[in-house]
Amino acid sequence: MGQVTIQQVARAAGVSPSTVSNLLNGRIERMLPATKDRIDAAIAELGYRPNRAARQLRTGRTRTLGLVVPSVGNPFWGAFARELESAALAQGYNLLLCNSERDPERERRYVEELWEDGVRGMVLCTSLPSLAHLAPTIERGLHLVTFDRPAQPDDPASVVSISINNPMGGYLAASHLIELGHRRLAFISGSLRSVNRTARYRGFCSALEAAGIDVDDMPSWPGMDAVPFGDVEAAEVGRRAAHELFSRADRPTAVVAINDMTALGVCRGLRDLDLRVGKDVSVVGFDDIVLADLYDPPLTTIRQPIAEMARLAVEEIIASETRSDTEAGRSVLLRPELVVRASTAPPAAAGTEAEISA
Amino acid sequence: MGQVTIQQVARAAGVSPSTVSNLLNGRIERMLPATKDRIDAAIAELGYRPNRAARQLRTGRTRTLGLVVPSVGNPFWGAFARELESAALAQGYNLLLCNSERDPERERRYVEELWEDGVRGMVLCTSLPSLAHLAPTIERGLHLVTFDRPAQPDDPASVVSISINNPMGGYLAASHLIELGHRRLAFISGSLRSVNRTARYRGFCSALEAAGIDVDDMPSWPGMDAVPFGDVEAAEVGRRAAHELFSRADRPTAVVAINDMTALGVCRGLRDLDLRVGKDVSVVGFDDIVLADLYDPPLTTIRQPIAEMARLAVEEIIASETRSDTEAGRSVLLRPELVVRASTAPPAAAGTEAEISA
DNA sequence: ACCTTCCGGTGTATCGATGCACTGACACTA
DNA sequence: TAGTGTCAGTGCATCGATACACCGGAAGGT
Repeated sequence: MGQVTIQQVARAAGVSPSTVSNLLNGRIERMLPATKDRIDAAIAELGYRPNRAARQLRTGRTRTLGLVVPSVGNPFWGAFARELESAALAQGYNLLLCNSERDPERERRYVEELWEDGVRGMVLCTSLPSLAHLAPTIERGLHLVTFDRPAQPDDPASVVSISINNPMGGYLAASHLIELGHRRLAFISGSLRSVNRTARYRGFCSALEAAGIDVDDMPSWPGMDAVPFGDVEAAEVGRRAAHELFSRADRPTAVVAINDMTALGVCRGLRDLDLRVGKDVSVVGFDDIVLADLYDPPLTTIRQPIAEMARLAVEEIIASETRSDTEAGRSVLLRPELVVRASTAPPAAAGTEAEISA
Repeated sequence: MGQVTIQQVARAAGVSPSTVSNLLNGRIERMLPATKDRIDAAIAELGYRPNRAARQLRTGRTRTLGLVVPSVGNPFWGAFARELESAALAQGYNLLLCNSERDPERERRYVEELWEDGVRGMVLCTSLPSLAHLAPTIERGLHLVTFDRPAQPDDPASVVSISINNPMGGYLAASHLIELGHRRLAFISGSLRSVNRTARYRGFCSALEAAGIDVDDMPSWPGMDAVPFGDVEAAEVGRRAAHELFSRADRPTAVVAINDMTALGVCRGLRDLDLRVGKDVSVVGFDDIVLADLYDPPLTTIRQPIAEMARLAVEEIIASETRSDTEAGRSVLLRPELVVRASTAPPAAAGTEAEISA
């Protein structure tokens, strides 16, 4: 099929394949500038491109990174995938994308498949507390960066984790509402069985405590532990939670949602009940997806600096591929940022009532 | 690094590597059942997985498909990428994802890079009228499926195209509004220099003509041709268009947007002007992304059956890899579907005025 | 008894790039 | 002049799986 090989280039340039290979791999100090020019010319003329399979077979390496996200159907992960691809491209790496659909088994399968494809560096967006299912592959030399999941005590030592400071994010969201005068706050999320979700919730709670509000008095949504969280379903979770929480007598005046998709679902649910977001009820999201700003009303939210995180993730992987395996991984925590828009406001008149009854 | 090879398996099973290879490639009729069992046992015991690079070097094939989308940051493409991955996975293929950012040069680079990676089947989501920049690779044997871009007369013969019937979509959107009583309709889009966009616009126009409305009398947005369209920018385009179109005297009573992101931008722009979507102005989007239903008001839109399209795309690629190269590609056109929600309604009182002045 | 066919395999060249071990030519040094 | 170094390359085994030519033995036909 007209494959141009390194031998043909060598012949055209009047050198041996080894010398071409040396050039290809940056060892240009091993040849005269004139030789280099001849080889460059031959490469250009023949339109030669190295065969990756052969290269990989020989070296065991690939210029490909793996990315496992819950689902690119979710705008947050889609945006992150895009940023990560840009960052990888900038370093000369390709990106192999996988959607785990938050299924640990599928996650494990993908990681192993990527490994077999020769991918040695991967970014894993998981919130599972344990990485035990990946331990065998990590031991074989996988360089893993987890995203949106702070390091855990029993993680393998080489794992790098990149995440925002989730407790701080939860804290920022709740204290913003408290400063506006809210005293009855609800936290809405699907299952909390994930590291970052519990972290956000912890931050939420500590803001309440700092303001002298008893967390146990807050209206809570019983379905929180039961509902399996997916990404397309995130909005549905928010909607159902809103329906249930706001048709009760002790309803809150403000809500912190686990992410923007859930927040949008909450807004939808509130609208179903003829409650106005940003007037009757305040809502804070998390992530700052593009749609947060487009929504009506524009959503107050906690921004994650995804471009910076993506860049960091790629750099960490590349660094970890060059440094020795024995070196321990790091854990990078970035600052979340409160973005105030129109979905939050001081509590309405009804809020005052609730405050008295509290 | 502890790679288990076919030789080790062969040794363990007491056969030659060739026989193991035969088993691996489904040629089990060339061995005794007992031999097959011994090999299977050896594979299981050693945890052997074939080395892809070696396999690919030898055969030139890969079980990987390429997907080039404008940007997974756009929820529509994110959702499509997810569906395509599922479809590929179901057929035992992996997916290599690339974001072209609608840059033809980047698109070409990616296609060639995928080709060099051994990827022989790709789904390309482009709206460029010409595929000339990919012709060399297609001639070398690339199996290309274009998505969201109907076949063009001078496309290479082997190209398969999968798309909805875009003119019909535009027609459905416009006639829905006409049936509601609207007579002043605007079509909002970024640059129309793309096949499917002009197709949607043509459908829009023919619905007007069928109703005896003169397209040239319709308020149009001068920036339509000038603004470069991106995906994150789509919403911004809609917003700016709304600002300009609706601060004029001959403003329309209804809008058809080129896609949902633009439609959401339009809604945002209308809100800036204190116009109520679904009351003062009707808006129809295109795609039916998840957020269309979550928005306030929920967006009337033209749905694309992405799951079915993704499945079809994968099947076409796999089919085209097995059938001879000389066979011509097909063009599949699916039916779009009008999904009526709350962003459209009969024209308000102001609409009647406009009708009189027309 | 001889030839053919089929079965159940095996031996080996091959895919293309890599990198180590090596070499010939030359320069410098003691 | 022998000894030591450096420069600018070259030769070749190698990675793991595959395909194809080949082969011994048994069965079947005449």
